[in-house]
Amino acid sequence: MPKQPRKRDATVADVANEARVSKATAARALGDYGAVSDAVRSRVLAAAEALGYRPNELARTMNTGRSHTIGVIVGDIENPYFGLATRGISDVAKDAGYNVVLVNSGENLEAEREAVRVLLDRRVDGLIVAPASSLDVDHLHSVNNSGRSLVLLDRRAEGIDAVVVEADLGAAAYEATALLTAEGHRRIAYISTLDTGGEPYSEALISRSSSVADRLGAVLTAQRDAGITEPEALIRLGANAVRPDGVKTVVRRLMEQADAPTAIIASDSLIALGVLRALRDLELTVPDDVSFVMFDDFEWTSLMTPALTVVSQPFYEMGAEAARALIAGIEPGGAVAAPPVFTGRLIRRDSIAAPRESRLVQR
Amino acid sequence: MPKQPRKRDATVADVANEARVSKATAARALGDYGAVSDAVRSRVLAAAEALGYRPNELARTMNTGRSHTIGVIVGDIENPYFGLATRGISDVAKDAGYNVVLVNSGENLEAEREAVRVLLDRRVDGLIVAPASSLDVDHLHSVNNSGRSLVLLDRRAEGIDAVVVEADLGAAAYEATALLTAEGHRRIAYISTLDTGGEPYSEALISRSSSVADRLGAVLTAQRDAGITEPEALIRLGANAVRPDGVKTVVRRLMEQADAPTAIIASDSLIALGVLRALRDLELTVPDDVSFVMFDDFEWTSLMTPALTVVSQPFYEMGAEAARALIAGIEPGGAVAAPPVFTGRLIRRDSIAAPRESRLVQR
DNA sequence: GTGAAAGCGCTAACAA
DNA sequence: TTGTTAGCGCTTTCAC
Repeated sequence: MPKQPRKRDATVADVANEARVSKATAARALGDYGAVSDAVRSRVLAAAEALGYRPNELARTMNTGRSHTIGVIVGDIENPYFGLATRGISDVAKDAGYNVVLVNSGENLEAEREAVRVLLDRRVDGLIVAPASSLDVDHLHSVNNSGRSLVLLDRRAEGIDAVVVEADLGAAAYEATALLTAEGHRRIAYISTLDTGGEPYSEALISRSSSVADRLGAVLTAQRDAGITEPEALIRLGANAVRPDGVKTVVRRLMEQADAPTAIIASDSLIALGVLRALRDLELTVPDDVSFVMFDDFEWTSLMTPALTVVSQPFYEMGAEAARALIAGIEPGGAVAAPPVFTGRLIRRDSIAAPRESRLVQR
Repeated sequence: MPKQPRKRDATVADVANEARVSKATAARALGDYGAVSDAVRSRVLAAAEALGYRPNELARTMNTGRSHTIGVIVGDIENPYFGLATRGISDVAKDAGYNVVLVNSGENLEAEREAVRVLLDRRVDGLIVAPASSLDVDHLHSVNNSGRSLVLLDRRAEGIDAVVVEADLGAAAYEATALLTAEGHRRIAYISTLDTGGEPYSEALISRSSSVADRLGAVLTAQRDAGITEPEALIRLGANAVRPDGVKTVVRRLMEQADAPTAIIASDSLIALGVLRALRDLELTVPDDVSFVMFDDFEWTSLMTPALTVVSQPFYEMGAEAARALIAGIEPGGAVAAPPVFTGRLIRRDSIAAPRESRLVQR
């Protein structure tokens, strides 16, 4: 490990000395503000070059109050969803001269609160947050109160003054479910994250996360519209919190129960992977034994056998838009245009078929 | 967008006033250093609470010279490899009280240089870099010279004083290739990233990236050991830079040429996805028409049909270790233990078979 | 166009 | 234990 004595780096004062001008003048030339004669400017720049001067951005921030840094709080970078969104944020931020401080909340509310605190203390100019809860939002209010900009990604939050960048998945989710009911499915399971602390499904519960509530709402409506009576019975939330083995256990129990579902909807790609693994372990085939639909479209979903029917949303573009909106809110003349409305898109592939039982009947 | 007048937040001075002590005393109580009587401390804390005081970490950093921030420069967060490693870094950093500033270099050297500059200007305490090039490393020297700690992730760099956290993939890569030759494959293609600016393969070229050179070296050696004469002929670097369609085009050309390969090795998961897509488009089947091996193990690789044979490496743990090593180098008493040696692991699944031609012969 | 001086919010000597 | 006094490196009046 390099432990050079961390030599003091050159400061404006050093450059000023070297160039034989005052600190103020040197600073003006270096920071490219105020008025400096060409002669002096080039002298200062030369001196800076010679001394290997680099501005201390922290000191700069102290005076200007602008750090050119935006904080990003996501649930889980490991999830490709956030990976792509983060990439979108980074790209836009970099182009606009902003840095990104990334914090992983692990979808944990307390960690998220702490992250907000830390980032505000670090004097970020603004924050992009994918809030773990749509209801517990005091910490988001504190962002509002600090006078800094806030953009919410993927999920809304009750009573918070902020631009929200999200995709409307309702229509696509409805459509996807309708595909299932049209094939004759009457027992459709929906498996999702969202730590419920073990509580079973309830309206109040899911309203804690707007993104969960929205897609689930559409899925339920589509089933009711198809005359299915108690679609809630086959909802399984907090699947990855189940011990042991999370999703796999949930799927196994589901498929072994009396009225096993004939179709499964997975709320995101991580859940989907767990479901597919579980089905394989149970030697159940998609779509012959179980039909399957998932949210999120990644390259591998179309390469599976069968190719998977999915609801896609434009992660990268949503991240990029969040950054754009945030920066618009930060910069003085930033026009705060409403962000475009993103919508989910149903991509039909081959993971849906008529339920086995109905096929038997038909014969 | 919340545009509260960004009200001045409370400072140490305000708290001191409110608590009727000097600034220094208040600072001591707040910063939890020096000696303060219990009575005064609680008075100060109460005042701070009342005023909603939050320390300005920037000001703190200015004095102490420590920002409790580490910079991370990766090639591409979008790549799940880096996603997982970043998660490992974040987790360890957070536990140690450090923040992570993430910058995406896009595997572009100039962007990487700029990123180093920016992060040093921001006064990060240390840097974790996955260098785009193992040879162009002046900017990494500048990190050394700044006296700040540096850890290299995934790739070495010529003459740089830094801990390197990487996985030794040589043995597993050799083994994987041997699996292929043992089945009778004599024409094995290797497809990788690494922008070569269009130059064909050469030793000098690949030495620009240690991670590419290492795995490729093992693959070539295994082939030579099996008596294959010119294994270099089927190496395709910079695949994703090919226009249009990158990897897909490369694969198509490869499979349409006279002596088409009977097996393909993909250097990472992104390349792998491209290869698989291309093969499907060409209506070529794995492993009947082409055998397939890839680097990186993700859940979906085992769910494909056939399940894919892969060389895995422990991304998350490598990221975590990089953070540990870096922080050890930053902290005063930090013991700079050599990081553990990570190794790749061959996971045999079902994407390898005897080449079609030899099977024909056997009949 | 340039310089002197006062701060930004905090920590760190040094006295008292 | 507490207060006083300097800074950290920069920007920003305000004179000249």
